[in-house]
Amino acid sequence: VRRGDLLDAAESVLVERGMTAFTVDEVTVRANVAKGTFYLYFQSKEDVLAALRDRFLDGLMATQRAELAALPEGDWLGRLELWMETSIRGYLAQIPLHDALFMHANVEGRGAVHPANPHLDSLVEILQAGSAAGAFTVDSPTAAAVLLYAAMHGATDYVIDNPDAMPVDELVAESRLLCRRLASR
Amino acid sequence: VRRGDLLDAAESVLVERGMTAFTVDEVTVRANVAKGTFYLYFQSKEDVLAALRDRFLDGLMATQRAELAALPEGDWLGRLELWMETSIRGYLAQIPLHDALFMHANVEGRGAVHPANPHLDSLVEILQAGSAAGAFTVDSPTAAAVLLYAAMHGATDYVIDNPDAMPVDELVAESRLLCRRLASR
DNA sequence: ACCTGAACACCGTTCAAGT
DNA sequence: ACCTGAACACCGTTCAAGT
Repeated sequence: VRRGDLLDAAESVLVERGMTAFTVDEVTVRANVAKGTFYLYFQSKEDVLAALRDRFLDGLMATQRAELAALPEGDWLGRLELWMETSIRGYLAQIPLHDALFMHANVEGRGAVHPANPHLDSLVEILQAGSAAGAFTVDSPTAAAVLLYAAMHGATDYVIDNPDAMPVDELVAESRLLCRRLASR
Repeated sequence: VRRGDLLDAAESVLVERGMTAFTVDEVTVRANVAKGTFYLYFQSKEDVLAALRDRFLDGLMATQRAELAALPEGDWLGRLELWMETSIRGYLAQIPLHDALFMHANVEGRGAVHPANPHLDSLVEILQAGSAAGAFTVDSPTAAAVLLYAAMHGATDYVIDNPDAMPVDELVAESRLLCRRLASR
């Protein structure tokens, strides 16, 4: 209830003002509560940022699951390509939030590739299942997934920072090529 | 002179105490100067962090250039593989510094893939020259470079965070496989 | 010309008091 | 039980005074 208001206020502050201007004071003012109330619902400033990241990824993955489910049963290459493309486009669809959440990730012990990252896990599953089915030729599905995930995330950050130097479509096309090279022939 | 002392002090604070404990006060105490002296040589706290990043990358690239120069003239695949491997191992050789500098990169407007990044540029050059020579089959050497760079950097961060879940050698082997798939056949 | 360190401004967090 | 907001602690940055 009140927690949801604070989360919404935090997201709007982050999107409109950016990470530098993201203060607990600003969040509570926008949620119409006293500064101290914030600490009844969140342990710290980092805590609310982590909650925002979780909410962002949950939404992205829900969309992604629906799109992946529409593909034919054994189309592993299609799954891999779709995972890459919807991830990139999903991040780019919410640049300000993604930017604030992941680019200036001033959170202790968390890089772009989070230790416990369900989004990464979903890519691992595709690569493991696809390999077992003989669709991919990789030595380590996990290592390949980490590489592809990092490629996706980092390259997306790059495009966000350099929209003129690198069109999204060019990046997506090259990521498709990369995926096709993992396919068994 | 004095600037170098402050840089060294900043690096030792960062490596020994981490980003959270990294305060201008701590740096100046360790360099045996007054707090205000810091601002005679650096514009801000972010400024000294950027200087440390530059120094770190300069050292890595110097080593890398030497190793690459030892390869036969037209061995583009070897160059690509070596670039990936020496980058990963070079980062891992200085985990505490790399970790503090790039993982919790709480710097405005800078992700793992920096807008003006000479390290990335060196990979772009390899891919462009190799493509021109017919060694690689890629649509966009730049996009492929951004993807490979992001894969390398992000996957390295992952290994740093999860040393038990993913051995370095497994990651390097898979990165070699990825490189070989870019080779023309 | 270079250095000092007290002072200022800002912000995350706490807690005694209120309803 | 939940909320308030003044107070505290900490740290980046500045600047008048010193050598």
